[in-house]
Amino acid sequence: MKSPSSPTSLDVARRAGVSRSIVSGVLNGSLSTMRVSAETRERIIAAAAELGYTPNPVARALRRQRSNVLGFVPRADRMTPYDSPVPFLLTVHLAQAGIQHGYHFVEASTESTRRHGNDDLVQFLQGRHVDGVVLDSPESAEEVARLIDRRLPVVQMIRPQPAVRTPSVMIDAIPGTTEAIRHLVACGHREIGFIGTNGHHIVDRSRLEAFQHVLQESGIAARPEWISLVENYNPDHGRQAAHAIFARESRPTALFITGDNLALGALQHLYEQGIRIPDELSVISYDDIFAGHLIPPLTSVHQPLQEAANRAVSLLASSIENGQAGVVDADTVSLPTHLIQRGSVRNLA
Amino acid sequence: MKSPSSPTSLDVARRAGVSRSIVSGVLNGSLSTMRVSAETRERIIAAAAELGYTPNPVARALRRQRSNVLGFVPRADRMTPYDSPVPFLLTVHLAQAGIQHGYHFVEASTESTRRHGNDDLVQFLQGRHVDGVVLDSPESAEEVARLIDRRLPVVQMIRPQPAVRTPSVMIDAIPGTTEAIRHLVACGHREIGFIGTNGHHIVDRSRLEAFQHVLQESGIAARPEWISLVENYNPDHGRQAAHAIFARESRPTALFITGDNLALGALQHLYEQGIRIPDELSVISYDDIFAGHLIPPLTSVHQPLQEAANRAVSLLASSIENGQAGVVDADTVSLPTHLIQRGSVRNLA
DNA sequence: TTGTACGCGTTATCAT
DNA sequence: ATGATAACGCGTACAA
Repeated sequence: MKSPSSPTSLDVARRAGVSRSIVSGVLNGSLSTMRVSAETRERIIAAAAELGYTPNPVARALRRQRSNVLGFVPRADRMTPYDSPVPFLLTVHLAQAGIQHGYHFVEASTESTRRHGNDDLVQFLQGRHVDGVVLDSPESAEEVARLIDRRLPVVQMIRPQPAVRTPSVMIDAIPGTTEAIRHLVACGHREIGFIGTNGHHIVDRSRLEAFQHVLQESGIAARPEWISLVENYNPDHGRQAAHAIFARESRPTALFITGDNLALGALQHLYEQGIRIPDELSVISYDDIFAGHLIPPLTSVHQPLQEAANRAVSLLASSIENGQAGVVDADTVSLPTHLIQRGSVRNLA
Repeated sequence: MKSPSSPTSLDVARRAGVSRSIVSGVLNGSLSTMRVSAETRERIIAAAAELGYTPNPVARALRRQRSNVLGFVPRADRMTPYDSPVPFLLTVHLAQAGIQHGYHFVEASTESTRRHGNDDLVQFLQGRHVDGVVLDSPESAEEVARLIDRRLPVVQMIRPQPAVRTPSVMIDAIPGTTEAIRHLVACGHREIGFIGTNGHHIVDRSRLEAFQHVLQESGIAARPEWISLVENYNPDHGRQAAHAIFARESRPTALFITGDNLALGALQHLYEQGIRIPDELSVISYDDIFAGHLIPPLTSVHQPLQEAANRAVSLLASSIENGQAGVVDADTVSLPTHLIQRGSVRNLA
């Protein structure tokens, strides 16, 4: 009794009374130089269906010289769903998008590479025989350049290194912030606070600048003591930032927070201080990852992370197929955000 | 100019002046019938290191007749990190554990299989040439049995089908609940509510029974109106359950909730009703996934999901290597929970 | 349409 | 005792 293992192309060929070559040709539609009589074609397709034949992806990968594995270089190590929701969800969405395109992801954080006894990122990825690499907000241009030198197709996400020309996927920073602040102004708020990060990347600066720009265009004087910039995106820093702003006498009536995890910490502080939302304070967050699950649910600027992941994988997939074509035209897409309203903003009018 | 693609075993062999066979033998330590002089062994290892040689995982997989891909059948479709945190995090942790063991996961939800034009789970998995399958709380014994019939190594998690003998990984339900309720009693609470599910699996019933058992052993009369069982684990049901309990005149002083997502919804309701925690009400949740990030942070029964995922992959890996040996002894592990205290319980003494 | 070679690592067999 | 040779796994591309 032989084990009922998966049928191979030979099984299909025998059943249809033809050779393996044609089975491959017919089932792949690669008929460029290969014409098959409609009759045998039917026979082959029927045989394949009856046997439940599926090409062995491993054999196919070997022949095509593609591992169908992509590398992913995360922004930071040790991501958790609540402390660092954006990088975390990005990896999850990338994995999903990858499967859709027939790819698996292998993570190349400094932690994971070390665990495999390899302290060099590029070596690690090359050793894994990846077909391409997605980088989330790479720290240095050199890091990206070294991958390109190895002829590896590369896509950058979120905060790309502009010095290196690669396809990249970003999410609008300015329009979303502008829309949010204008919404606050439209609701009658003129005393507005800002909690964000002092990151050095354009994206981080853009949000603060957009905030200040809207105040200016609305004839509102900026209040430096209501702007709190923290080192990292995490709940603890959000809590401290809220403390910094609300410890003093004069308080804003509205608050914009550039990240759900910052908002999470801020809300804990506000809760402890007994500051009710939206009665005493209106709040808008950025990300909209778990804004709807906070207490109370927050109005938030939604970032299309899943869409971004899909686009990144698509770009990478075509780079791989076109053999580096992607590097030449270096498509850069920037996806729009949307303001999701949940009643955490009070209309003063 | 040739592309600097990865070196193959042939490259190493040439550099060391030997044949490919020995390169393989030396680098794998498979010296059963093959002994090599210490000298040439050194030469081979040196050559491999100099070239930065890594065996092509695809070729290796083809030869070994292993895809290094595992199937995962999730408990439910459309998992999100906040609505259904346990199944969601389980998939994430499984993916991590898989990589550790050299495996990738492919998901076989009814949704994903349909998208690939295959409505049958088993066919889908077989078509993907998976080496084994992890099932999270399978709905029917028959579903599991069909996989075993196909000679596929299988591991069940969380809520296994006891009728099918497979290795399985569970997490204690009774001790954790018992510990939590006893903690409430020890803090002087005698009016304790319970929010859970009316699931048909033993695990679901166990928690309620453990709750009732502790009340009994403490000489506390059960109050049916303070027990609210819902259909599914999600924030909305948690909110409704809280409403059901707290809409009436007499209220408990403490509340046990068998899931962080139920607790999330419940807390939103309690917040809106102005019921302060822990001043007016003490709360303990089960899961401890984002209990620490709720407002206020909740004391919670921690479930070791990452550990469970690691164990599941380990069991599956050995099943695969031993060729079904796992089905025979059917190792079943049950992992302990831990009560994490965060100050959401008030001591009445 | 068919035969044949190839991609790459592994292992059983054969030769010193 | 050491090491080389050949065949295998499976799908695919190209010559015949």
